[in-house]
Amino acid sequence: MEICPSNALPVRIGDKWTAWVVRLLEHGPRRFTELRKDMGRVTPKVLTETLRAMERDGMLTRTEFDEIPPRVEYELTELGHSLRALLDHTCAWTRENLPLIEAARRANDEADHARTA
Amino acid sequence: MEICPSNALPVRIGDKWTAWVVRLLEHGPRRFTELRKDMGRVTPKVLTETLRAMERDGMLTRTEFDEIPPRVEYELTELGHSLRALLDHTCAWTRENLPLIEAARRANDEADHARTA
DNA sequence: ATACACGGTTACCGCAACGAAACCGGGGGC
DNA sequence: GCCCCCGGTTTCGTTGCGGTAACCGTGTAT
Repeated sequence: MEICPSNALPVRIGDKWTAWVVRLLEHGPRRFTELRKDMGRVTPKVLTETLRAMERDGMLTRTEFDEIPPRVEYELTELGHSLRALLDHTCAWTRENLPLIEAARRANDEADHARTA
Repeated sequence: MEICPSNALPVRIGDKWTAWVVRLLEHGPRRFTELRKDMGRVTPKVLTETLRAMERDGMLTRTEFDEIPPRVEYELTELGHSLRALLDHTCAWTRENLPLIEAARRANDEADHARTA
């Protein structure tokens, strides 16, 4: 259920969950509970915060339907969709370079251990 | 002395100063004090942290010269240089879309005020 | 003796992000 | 009466990023 390896490293778009939301909405609107289920462990509080921030910035729209049980749909705006290309570049870069970063980390860790020992 | 408008909004590469360092190093190695002067208000502590993290991830190298006064040069590795393209995309996206984001924020703020009043 | 240059380190602190757990209201089903 | 659904809210606590201010060692210049 990984959206992109970018979650593991120093390159990030927006805050922790924004990119994930963009990915989940890129093929059409979805509702709160669907998003919640499809994202790793997000608490409703944090998901609400993320969605409200994105709405405020014009990345998505929030639509309430007068139904029982309640239904609320989140849908990317054009601005939100425009993030996809950027996200693609980021993911591509990460897929190419994450191994190098991890190798560098391992090498530096070893050097540190050698110095400490 | 702005590197890219990305500092003002929810799209960011790495932590607060990483992109800036990449920009300052893209045309060759520089030393600690030079970086410090050219970046907005960075404290030495935070700059050290940023540089150490980037070094650990293989983005740049740190070279000490045995001179008086001390000289230390930071230089991008190939991995560090590969960030430039990503940075360019991010800056381009931001330049194109920041006005839209700001417009959305203003619109939402007005709506909030109207509701509160 | 004092000050300055370089490249930092150390101790402390505030804020925002993130998370865990409980709770809410309006309805429906058993 | 009880629990479930949905879409949240509320409270509390933790973590981590970033910032402030002071200090450090080594050497050189005045």
